[in-house]
Amino acid sequence: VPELPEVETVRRGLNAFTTAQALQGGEVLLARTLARPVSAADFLAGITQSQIVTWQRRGKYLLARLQREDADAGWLGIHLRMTGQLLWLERAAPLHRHARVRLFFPEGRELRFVDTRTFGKLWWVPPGEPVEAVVTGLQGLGPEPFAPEFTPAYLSDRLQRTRRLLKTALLDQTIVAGIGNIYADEALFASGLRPTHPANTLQPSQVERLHGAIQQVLQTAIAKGGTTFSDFLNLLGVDGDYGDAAFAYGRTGEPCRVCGTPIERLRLGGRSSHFCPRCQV
DNA sequence: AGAACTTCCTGTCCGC
DNA sequence: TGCGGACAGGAAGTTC
Repeated sequence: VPELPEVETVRRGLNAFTTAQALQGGEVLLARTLARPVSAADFLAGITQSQIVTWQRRGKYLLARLQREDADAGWLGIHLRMTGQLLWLERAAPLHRHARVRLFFPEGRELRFVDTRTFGKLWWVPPGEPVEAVVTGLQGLGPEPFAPEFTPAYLSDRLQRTRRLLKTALLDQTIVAGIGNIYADEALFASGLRPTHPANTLQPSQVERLHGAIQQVLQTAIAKGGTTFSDFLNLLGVDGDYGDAAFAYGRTGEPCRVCGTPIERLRLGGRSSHFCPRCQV
């Protein structure tokens, strides 16, 4: 499940492989993968002959700035959602069963979007239009976890304003962008706070610990190429040491790595939460 | 306005 | 062995 560290890893791979070459065209194998424009012909016409200047990341969104003949050519946006993968391979590589969109590059190379559960989305934003006007999920996104404005004071202020549970607040992309179910559980474990703790009753020291834990957990995962917890594949199809690093996520019934107490699992708003009943208060 | 609930989707796993 | 149901879950849409 790609969250901020995995998306950041993909971004770095995309910058290494896909920039400064004119897109040759593509193929849309599943029409509803396109969020905007809806028409595959319009989407492909929009990106063809454009070069990717650079890939940016905002939360879990990937955004490629496009140029055609040194002029602004809009944006290509991608959200991997649950099971989306971007693979950099030879165009002749066997077509995966769940391949959804193919983008053709020079010298027989291809950026292939593969997505089992089909929740992933692609956007093409025409030049001159604000990217957030088309990729509407960017509107209202909270600060990046490593941005200067994501401070303990900011987090405290936002948490004070909601009566929801801490776990729910961490998954709210308008509070902080990029955290999903895995890193929410891990950050809560690292800060010693239960997912069910009411967001607006934290002590300042607890907010401070949570803020630090969010940054530490994400930074560690980025340093390991986003392969720390999930079965995520990077651009070259290399996966990681799944399960090795989790303290809470997916460890229901297994002994806590700190105190040995069995990890418990709860369902909160349709999402599973894992925590140590002894280490987390 | 804020919060909760529903929906989208398919592969895997588990119990009977 | 086969089958039904639970489960995985980000974000948009709907409802209260």
